[in-house]
Amino acid sequence: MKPVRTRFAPSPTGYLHVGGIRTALFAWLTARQAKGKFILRFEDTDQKREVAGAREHLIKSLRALGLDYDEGPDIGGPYAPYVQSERLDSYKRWADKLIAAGRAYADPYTAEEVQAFREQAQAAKQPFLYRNQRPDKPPVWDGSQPLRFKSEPRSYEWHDEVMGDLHSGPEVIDDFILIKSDGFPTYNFAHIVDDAEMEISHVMRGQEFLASVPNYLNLYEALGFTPPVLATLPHVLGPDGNKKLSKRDGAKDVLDYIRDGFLPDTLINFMASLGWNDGTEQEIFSRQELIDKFKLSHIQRSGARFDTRRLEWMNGYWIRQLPLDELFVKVQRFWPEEAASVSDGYKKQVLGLVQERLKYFAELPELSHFFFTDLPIDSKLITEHKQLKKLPPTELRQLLEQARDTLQQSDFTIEDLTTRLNQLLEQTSQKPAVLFSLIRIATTQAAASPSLADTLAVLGHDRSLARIDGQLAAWR
RNA sequence: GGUCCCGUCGUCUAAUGGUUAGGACACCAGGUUUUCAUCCUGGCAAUCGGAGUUCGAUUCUCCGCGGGAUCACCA
Repeated sequence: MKPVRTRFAPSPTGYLHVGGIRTALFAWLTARQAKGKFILRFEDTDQKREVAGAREHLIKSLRALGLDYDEGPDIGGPYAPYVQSERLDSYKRWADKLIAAGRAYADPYTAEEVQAFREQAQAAKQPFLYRNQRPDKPPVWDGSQPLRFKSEPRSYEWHDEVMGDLHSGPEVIDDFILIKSDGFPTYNFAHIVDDAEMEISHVMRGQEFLASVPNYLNLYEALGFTPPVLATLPHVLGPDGNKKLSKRDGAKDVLDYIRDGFLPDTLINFMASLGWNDGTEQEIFSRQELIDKFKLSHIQRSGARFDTRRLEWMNGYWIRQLPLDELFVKVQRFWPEEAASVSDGYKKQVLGLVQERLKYFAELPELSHFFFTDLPIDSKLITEHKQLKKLPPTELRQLLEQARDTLQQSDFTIEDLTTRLNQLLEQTSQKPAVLFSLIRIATTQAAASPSLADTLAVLGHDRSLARIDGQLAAWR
């Protein structure tokens, strides 16, 4: 069997969203599972669309997710160069072979003339086929005209690893352009030459290319190439509609997810399970499990909708699995500003309390703020609290004063705080919902926090009591 | 419009001729002596429609319907 070599071949026209990088993931998984090679190649044959910085950005995205490649533009490899604009001589060589074999010819028409043919066909309610206008005696190709493939229309039946057995009739085969009048090849030609020269074994791509496959098969035959294994991936759809996920409707750059504190392992798990499963009810997969269990044939044939809530749930899950020290390292740059001068030990304690409610790291400041800084007193927290708003202010004040007196004597270990808080419940004969809410709000000025004893223990004696006093002062 | 692909809870999906159609996210309720969260328990909720094949169809066939892709000197 031929060694497995898969590739990811984006055009450097912008960033990658989850739909785009999922294609890379599936190619990567296929290569890693078979102990084969994963290759990065830039398809930059349309200079007009190239976006400055896009190459570096694409490389950064793959790196951030840990989708390492064995050969590529920046690292070279035995089939270099891995950039199409640097491979023009290859395309020229194969084009010459096709011309010599009578399978390619110069297109004598202007773009306007071709457009006129197209409109005629449309007016006649006929599908447009260029080959119906194929010139009898095309001029010698001098590079100034487009070079077209001279197709040999026929029916095809072929197998797609994802879609299954597919078929098409001769009516979809046409004389497409191989080399544009600017001297650059089209995608349709370049990728076939490159994949063959680079000995790519599996080609994964989005379903927008499905309709072109019969034409590719025709070209493979003309070039004498054996087609690679084909795998057509259904689109990832946008969250609200049935449309393909696109940048226009807000599909985020994968690097934005990394920046917001989504774990690479989450993104990998999420993208893989978006349209793929191993036939069981398993939802959570580690990177290694995916490498072991992945199968192209188990990819769903219909498009899958992108669901942010599921992504957040999954990220929360993976965050909770992390050992505290590891999480601490990853969370470094997400602390609120006020935490800058605080000791690592204190931050770790806070992180330990916050870990289970963190869905992504960018939430860290709002969840941990009050551990680092005295928030301004927000009277609404009490006046709008469903329990506390029922009590008269004087009673609230008395309760809080009692709490202060009790906590005053605590050594602020969790054990001691717990017993004293329980005693206080008995003394005041209050419900926890009232008493603890009151103390929490006084000490955190936040609507929610980790459990009260834990929170107070981390805040410590002085800070806790100062905040209670602050709350009491505000009532005078 | 032609051609091609697809169609199970709101969402991601499991099961494939025989199950009370399963799980997960989300949502709702209860429990873990307070909130948020975690965890546990329970609940809501689906086979696009119609024929046919069959003792029996989510599953196989056909016809509809719906969604998507494509018909560029873009990839």
